[in-house]
Amino acid sequence: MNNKNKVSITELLRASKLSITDTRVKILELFMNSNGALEHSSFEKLAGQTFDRVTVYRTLQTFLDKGIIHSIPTTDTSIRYALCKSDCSEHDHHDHHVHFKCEECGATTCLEDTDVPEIHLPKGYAIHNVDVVVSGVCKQCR
Amino acid sequence: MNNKNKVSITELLRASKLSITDTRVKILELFMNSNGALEHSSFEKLAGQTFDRVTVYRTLQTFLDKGIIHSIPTTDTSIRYALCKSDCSEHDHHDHHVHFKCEECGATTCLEDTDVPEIHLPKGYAIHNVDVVVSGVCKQCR
DNA sequence: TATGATTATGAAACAATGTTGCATAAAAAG
DNA sequence: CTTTTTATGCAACATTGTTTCATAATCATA
Ligand SMILES: [Mn+2]
Ligand SMILES: [Mn+2]
Ligand SMILES: [Zn+2]
Ligand SMILES: [Zn+2]
Repeated sequence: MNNKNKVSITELLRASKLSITDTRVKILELFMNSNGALEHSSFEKLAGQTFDRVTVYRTLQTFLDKGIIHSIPTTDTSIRYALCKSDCSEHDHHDHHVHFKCEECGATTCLEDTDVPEIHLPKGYAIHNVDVVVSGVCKQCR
Repeated sequence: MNNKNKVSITELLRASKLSITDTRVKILELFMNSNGALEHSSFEKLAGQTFDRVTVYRTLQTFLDKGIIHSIPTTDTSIRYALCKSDCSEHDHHDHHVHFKCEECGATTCLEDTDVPEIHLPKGYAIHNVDVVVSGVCKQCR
């Protein structure tokens, strides 16, 4: 984690009107240093430091609310989270990209360059969000 | 539950080479009598009868393996399950339809008539499955 | 930069969800 | 009906998620 990122983390928190705390900075660092999406348990024991489970839950929820991270649906026990790259804001996410879950290595990644296609539903439905999760085998595992 | 369904449940289990037990029949009945997808906790206390949690977990896993039901990813705690309508089989699901989760009533439904669009990923990925979960407000809740 | 108001954290206690091993019960096969 | 095979229930445990409340850290401002 270089100094530039430290600064941008601080700015990110400030922009979301969140006070700057140890836990929040460390969790954001972990996100920024990670390729794929992270699950709750990844945060509990952080390099050298241990955060309380409750604090992690609350931090992730706060980040979700503020549009700093987005969640990725799964059929296993653990919800995954990833940084929002685009200009998401409180209660207004628009990370319209596809997610990929590798069945080999288990990693879940954001495919930022693959847009979610338009979905046409029968009349009567109001669409707020579309999640696309592709599973298969990733580049590295083939 | 009419007699015709009882018979078809029996046939369904037999076709999947599963022995016909109380729990399995009752859980399939619940699926057939339900509009939307069901979560694990729906099964634990079944009309008049209580099934052991472990048995329910094992039954759902068995049905998944055999291609009798499919799971629907969520970002909340509970995975949803729905009957496979088409000709799914062991380790070869192909329920290529879209799922809808209503933010008002919480119901998750299979939109059997809305196909999952083709997704084109960057080279190097092998696609095994595509899940599309749309959230918004359903017909009834608008 | 010290002070008070506000907000975040940690700890405990609890609730809900999911897993494993094993004895018994039920179903299928013969 | 008897034997073999499979499913179930129970206990014990592990993991995941929530609530409450006292304390600590952060923020605003004087
Ligand atoms: Mn993403
Ligand atoms: Mn479905
Ligand atoms: Zn992989
Ligand atoms: Zn609804």
